Amino acid sequence: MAMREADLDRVRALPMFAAASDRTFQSLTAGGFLQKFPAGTTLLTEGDPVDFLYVLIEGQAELQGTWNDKETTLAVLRPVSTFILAAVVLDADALMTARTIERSDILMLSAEAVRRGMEDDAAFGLAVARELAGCYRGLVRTVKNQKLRGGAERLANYLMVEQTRQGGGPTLILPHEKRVLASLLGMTPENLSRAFANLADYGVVVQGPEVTIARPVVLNRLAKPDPLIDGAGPAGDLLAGAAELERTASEARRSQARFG
Amino acid sequence: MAMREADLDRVRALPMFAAASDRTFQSLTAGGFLQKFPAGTTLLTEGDPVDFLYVLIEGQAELQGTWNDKETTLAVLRPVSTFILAAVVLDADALMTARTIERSDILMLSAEAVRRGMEDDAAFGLAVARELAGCYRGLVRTVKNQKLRGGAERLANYLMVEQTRQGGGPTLILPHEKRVLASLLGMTPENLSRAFANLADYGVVVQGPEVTIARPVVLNRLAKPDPLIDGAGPAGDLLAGAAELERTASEARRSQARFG
DNA sequence: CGGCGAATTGACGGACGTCAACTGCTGTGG
DNA sequence: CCACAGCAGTTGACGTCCGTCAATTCGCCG
Repeated sequence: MAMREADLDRVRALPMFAAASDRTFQSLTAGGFLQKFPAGTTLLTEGDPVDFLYVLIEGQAELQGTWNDKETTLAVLRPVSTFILAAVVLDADALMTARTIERSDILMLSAEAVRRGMEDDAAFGLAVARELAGCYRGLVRTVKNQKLRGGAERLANYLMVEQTRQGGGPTLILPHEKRVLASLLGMTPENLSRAFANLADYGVVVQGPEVTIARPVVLNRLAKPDPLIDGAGPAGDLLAGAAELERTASEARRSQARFG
Repeated sequence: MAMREADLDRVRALPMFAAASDRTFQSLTAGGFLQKFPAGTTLLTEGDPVDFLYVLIEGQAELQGTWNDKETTLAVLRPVSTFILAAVVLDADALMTARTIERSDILMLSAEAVRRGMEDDAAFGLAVARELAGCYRGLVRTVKNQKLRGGAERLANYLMVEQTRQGGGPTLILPHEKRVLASLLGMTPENLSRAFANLADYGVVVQGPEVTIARPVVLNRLAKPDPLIDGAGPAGDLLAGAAELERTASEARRSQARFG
């Protein structure tokens, strides 16, 4: 199955797999395989039965929903993240389409093996429950963000989150195409342009994919970030797997590594 | 703790508790208590630590989110439903405020006991994982509904779902105040009125809380209901705990009995 | 150099929120 | 028994936000 040792370790370091016994982990990876996909590949289509749990090792993938010939992006995933967990657990049809938006390395684990692992290995089952709880809470935040904030406010908060995620410097690089960002934020590309234009008054300067926040305080006054929507309090780096307060540890990892 | 036998049975019949061992179930209910609340009582406020898993036995409760002095209803619960499960599992702060909107009987189970139960009783832990997976998928549907459909379309679909939930007859009773419904659908009360007015062209007649769908086919053409948004396929009654296809069984119960 | 797609800009219309006035119901108290 | 206050719901006017369509610019790759 052609998988580098280092990649395996990165998967194992995810909270969900860290709890699994060696035996469980081996039975999962034994039946799984790592595959490389070019950008724009559809991995799984809405409504299809789900045969695998996916783990994004390298690249970027997008989860999208469709209705009436309209599409919307529900999440953009970055390594290392699992996705489609909920459908795997329930052996149900997918509610979202999964597509690569960059060349990506993706580990595919047998859904059946995951379910068996949950039954045989109580610690793994517990870890899955906690993972799903975190996913759920991520979506609650998404709904609140969507229903309570206007377009410009969503963008402002996105920028501030992304800023700290990239180290807190005044300038950040948009990690995906603007059309993808627009769909994620629930607007059209045209409207995203206008939203950026509006933020100019708040000290946001855009040059291609490079955004600099010249007056953080002013932007912050518009964005009104809220830990109950935008994520765990003290933030901090998402690098390194160092365990902290165990309560917040898995939660802090929310923006990474989870989207069921 | 003053709890009727019949109520206990109804709790035990929930998929999540049906899987628990007698011992686990007893340890949960032993430390729990049933309480009656008048309408409009706040059970739990956004941001607070969560000490209990709540089970709505009788009445109605509402989960809402707040930001910047704006409120939105994330879900309206009807018996028998558990709520705030995800926060309990992670021992995290609540992301939503819970309020009664009718006189309600609510069972409160120690969050600590629930977490211990998950660790000690693997079958219960699994059931919680499945419950959370169902909750997660419910929210995915909510986000798709919100981002992909316009106000009138959301209302049309709500009416059709509620119609089948109430037996499929041409006329249904709105189960809550219109202002609550408006907030749930992501609009203002004024706009809900107008949305109802628009649906008159599609054969929807409103008289107070009583709505009759005179031309189901026409309304259906507007609503374009989709099993990947509006719920499990063949629908069917939500009464009786009779197990069906085990895959869809827990999913079908989605609109009842779950909202973590 | 030419072409393609992403991004931007402008013009326009529709959907939605806000404010205000009005209706109808209900419960309270004189 | 009636008067009145209070609240849910409705309706209208108005402004804003946002989506759509079209034209243009920019950058990248062939």
